[in-house]
Amino acid sequence: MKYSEYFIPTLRDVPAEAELVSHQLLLRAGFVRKLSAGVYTLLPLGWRVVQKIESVLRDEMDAIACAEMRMPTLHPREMLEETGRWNVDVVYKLQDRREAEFALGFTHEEVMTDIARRDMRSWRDLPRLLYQNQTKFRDEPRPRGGMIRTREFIMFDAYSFDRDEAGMDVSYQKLKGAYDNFFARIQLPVVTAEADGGAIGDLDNHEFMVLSESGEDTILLCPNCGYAANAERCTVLTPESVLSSAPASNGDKPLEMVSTPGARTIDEVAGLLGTSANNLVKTLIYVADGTPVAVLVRGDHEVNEIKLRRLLKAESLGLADSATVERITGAPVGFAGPVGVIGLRLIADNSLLTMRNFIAGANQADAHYVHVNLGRDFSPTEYADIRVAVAKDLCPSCRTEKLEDARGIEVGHIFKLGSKYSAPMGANYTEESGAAKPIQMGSYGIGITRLLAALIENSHDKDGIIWPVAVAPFSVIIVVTYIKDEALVKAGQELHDALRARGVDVLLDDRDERAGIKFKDADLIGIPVRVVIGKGLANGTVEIKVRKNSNSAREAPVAEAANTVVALLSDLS
RNA sequence: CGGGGCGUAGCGCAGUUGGUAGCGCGCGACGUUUGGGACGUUGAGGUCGCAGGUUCGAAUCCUGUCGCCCCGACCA
Repeated sequence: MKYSEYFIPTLRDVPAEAELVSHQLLLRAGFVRKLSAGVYTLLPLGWRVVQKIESVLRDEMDAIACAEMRMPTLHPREMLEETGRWNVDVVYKLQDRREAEFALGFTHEEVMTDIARRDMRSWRDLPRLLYQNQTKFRDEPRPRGGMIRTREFIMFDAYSFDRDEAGMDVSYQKLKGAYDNFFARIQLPVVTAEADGGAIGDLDNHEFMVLSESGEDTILLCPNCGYAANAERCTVLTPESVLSSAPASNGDKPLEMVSTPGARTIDEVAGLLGTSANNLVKTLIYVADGTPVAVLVRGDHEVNEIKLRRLLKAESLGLADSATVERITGAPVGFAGPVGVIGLRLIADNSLLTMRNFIAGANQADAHYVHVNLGRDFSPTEYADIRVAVAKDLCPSCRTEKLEDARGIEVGHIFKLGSKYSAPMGANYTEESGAAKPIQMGSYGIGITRLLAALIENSHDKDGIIWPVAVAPFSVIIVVTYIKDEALVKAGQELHDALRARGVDVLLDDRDERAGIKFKDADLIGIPVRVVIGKGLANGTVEIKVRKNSNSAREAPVAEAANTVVALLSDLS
């Protein structure tokens, strides 16, 4: 491919709209252009990277006999109503001329399950693995970070269909293995973290996370045993000794009310009383399925609403509005406390068990209690793990090391679905015994377009992108330094043809530009190997350089160049 | 949806007390240059997001509206 005939609109300046490095580089290097918030065109280079990613994935799917299909983007309302997902808030809805209603596909569980219920009727049809890789549409409340969270994106989605849970577990491991291979091949380090399945499924599920400061999620990692979990999912371990023993009471100071005018937040109260947040107890009033409940956590902790929802088995859960809070506590928001709250379920986080003489709201305006103690001043209805895990918490797996935290970009999420979709949609198969049983399913998604961003966040320098060979838009760029020198042009063309003949994706920079511009662009777009045809040619050599290695430039005989490059690419893969 | 910020040439930005719009880069032409984003000459390119209003006069002041970015909520 000749650069002069291709389309790579690079930018010199950083577009003002881009904050993330990946976003800046995707725009500057001419990989994507924005059409609207969260809606992007993939330019030729961006599309090539997507295709490279897909081809590695397809290869891994072939290896486990997972078959590709193409599925509709228009999903009829009736089908989504079968699983209660027509009214999911991110669904784009539209009507046809007969006023029939459709959703733009935001995921494909239902369409897949529909195929299964039609054509997987017998135990002889199972297990089966299928996938599709298409554009999905979600009306995201807030698209962000360039390609990190968009409203229209490419998602690679595999699905497994099994007779029973044991089969589902086998399929799950198969897909997980294939994805592990995939990430290894594209040289993207990922952490496999336990995750919350959200509404997709509450069985086993894992996220593939790329550790990055720009990630949207917090991951907790154990440096000892390798355990990893999304913070929203991570269990907080409380030692048995703490759980079983009653709070000690010697040293308790007398309960005392203090004036805290205007101090509504934890920080304000702590500041006013000259103490730190971990001596405070935060009292939050939630409404679960219409019933108010009080929740207590240490001042420096956050309530984990996922855990709370599970504990309460609640369909809907949210913080009470200020009117409700005032009605229940008799005080404005910010002064709620556990002392004196009656007739309300009072759930305390386990961490309160070790707290003594703490501070809490007094249920009246501008006042807090100090020296509050469990048992004496109030008793929670129950203790439970209801807070968000944080760094320095004990690893719930090996129970010895303290967890560390990191930010992560979720590039993949795999779920055991069980019969969550097959049961309501009637996707049953006939057992050998003649009994009808719901198919046990799994779903395995990888965000392709988000991978573009994650790969760049993970691999770039001040000059631009550094693509791994497996996903680079081109493996090699040949820079002809001066195109008015026919010998240089000829040598560049010959090397280009030789590499192409050997199956190498090669870009020949034959533009009528100064060498400096070509070097800058080559670095910016991140081609892994650069060959410069220039002043060395008089001595029969060309310069070969590896993008990720700034000191790697070396001269090689022009006759050997093709061989050298092919060998180099093999080393880099 | 709440909070904050920004909409002026393709990109990055300036524009004073309101007086009819400018800089850098990029783009076209010509010449000189040619291994890390060259230089000179010259040229093209903007209903100042949109709609009202105030005013003799609005990029500038007021109201509304649309769009974009960031933080939060949300994230099937």
